[in-house]
Amino acid sequence: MAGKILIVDDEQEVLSMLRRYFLLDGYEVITATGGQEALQKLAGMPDIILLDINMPDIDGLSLCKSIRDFVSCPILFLTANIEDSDKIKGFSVGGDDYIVKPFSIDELGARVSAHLRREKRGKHKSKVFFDNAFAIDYAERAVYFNGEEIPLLKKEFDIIEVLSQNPGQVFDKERLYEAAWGIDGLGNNSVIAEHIRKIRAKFAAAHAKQYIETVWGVGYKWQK
Amino acid sequence: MAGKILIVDDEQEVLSMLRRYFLLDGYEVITATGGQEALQKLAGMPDIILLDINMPDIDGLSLCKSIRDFVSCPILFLTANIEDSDKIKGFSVGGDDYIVKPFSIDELGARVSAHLRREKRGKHKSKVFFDNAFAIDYAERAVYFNGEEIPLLKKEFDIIEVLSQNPGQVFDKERLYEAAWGIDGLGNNSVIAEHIRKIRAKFAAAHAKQYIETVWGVGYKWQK
DNA sequence: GAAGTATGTCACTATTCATTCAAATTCTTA
DNA sequence: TAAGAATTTGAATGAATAGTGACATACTTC
Repeated sequence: MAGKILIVDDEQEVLSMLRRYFLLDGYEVITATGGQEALQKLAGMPDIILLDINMPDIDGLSLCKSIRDFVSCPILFLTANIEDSDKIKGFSVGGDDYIVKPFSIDELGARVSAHLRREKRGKHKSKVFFDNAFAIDYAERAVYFNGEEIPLLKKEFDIIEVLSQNPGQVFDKERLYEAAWGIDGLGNNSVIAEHIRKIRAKFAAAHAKQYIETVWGVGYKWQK
Repeated sequence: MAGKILIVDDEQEVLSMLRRYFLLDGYEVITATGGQEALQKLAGMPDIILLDINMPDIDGLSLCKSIRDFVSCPILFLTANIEDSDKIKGFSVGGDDYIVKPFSIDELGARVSAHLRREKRGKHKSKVFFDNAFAIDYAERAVYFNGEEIPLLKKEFDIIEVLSQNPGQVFDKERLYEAAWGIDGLGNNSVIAEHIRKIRAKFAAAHAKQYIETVWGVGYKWQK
């Protein structure tokens, strides 16, 4: 899940266009056609908000101001024209970013994901101990057993990352593939099996506990 | 405590927005709504000052000029429009940076913390030894091996700075670009690769250890 | 405990990504 | 503003890693 995005715009066309785009990118999308509706939809705890400035009931700037105290996620303004950007100047820095229409949808996508990445980075503490001896440092992309690093290749770490961040949760092969490879559509089942095998071999060589457990007929999980 | 920040702006909205943001980031925040008040608040010995240029009583530039002699901390200007930024260039009042509205609040935050980091570095010891022979002096922006300086170009040092200040941490190319270039959005990956190559060539020529390690499929990291 | 299905193993091939070099562009500074 | 320096780009190369398919082994159910 890329994240939950709340899009507020009074134009249905813009709204549905953006919805489609972000859905395809794997976001959960919530929409609102005006300020009032947006206020209600906030209950959904979005990770990021896209806010049109020109709206009939409440304009985006006021809305931003009034929710700022209890909403900490990034807020990106969509401004329809240059005059709006003047407004912003006067009003100044309520939001986290501004994008002037017409914008490239890909640029918008890039900025959204940049903001979410930054957000996530701040919250995430990087080194996690799973027991006295075994730790994973996600920033370093390294796995340690008794202080010794177990060297892993990229995909091996990708898999461990997904599993270990959801201990106990069973990933069937398709989900695991999607999570670690970033794309769905898994052709050959043994791709994953092969990597799992290599991981286990390395863990065994290091005398570390085998955290990856086979759930027969389903997939794999990280032992709690 | 991240530091003490004095924010001077005549617009209450801007002020409260910035206060909230920097409080969340762990700063101690002092605010002033005009030049006169700012002069009094200086007694609080801020570590950094954000100064709006357009203010009714004293404009930011004059204020900066008049306090520069007894205030050594960094001063960042907030300018509402482009003409102001020209003024600043010509004026040369001793400011350390200026940011043109509308700006992304994160960008402002990044610049503030960059200035403070630089400041801190200047006051404390700036030369760090990574082993007996290898040292980096961040204030001088110089790298030494066995007492000999390894001459580096600006961008080369920028990269080394980011990596070496987070040893062990893997930077993917986007993050590295963002950190060293100060902006996100990276089209062509080979910019970084090329600089890394040159750094390595210089290190090799000096017979120094290759501290920059490639993390295949991800990015680079500084060896601990 | 035999049959059937899911997973594990291995050697090999394909692919991806980092590096390199040369050349173009941008930035500095005199 | 021109010369020189620094940075960026693009294409070719090769090494590191990922994927494949055939076979072996293990688990499950009847």
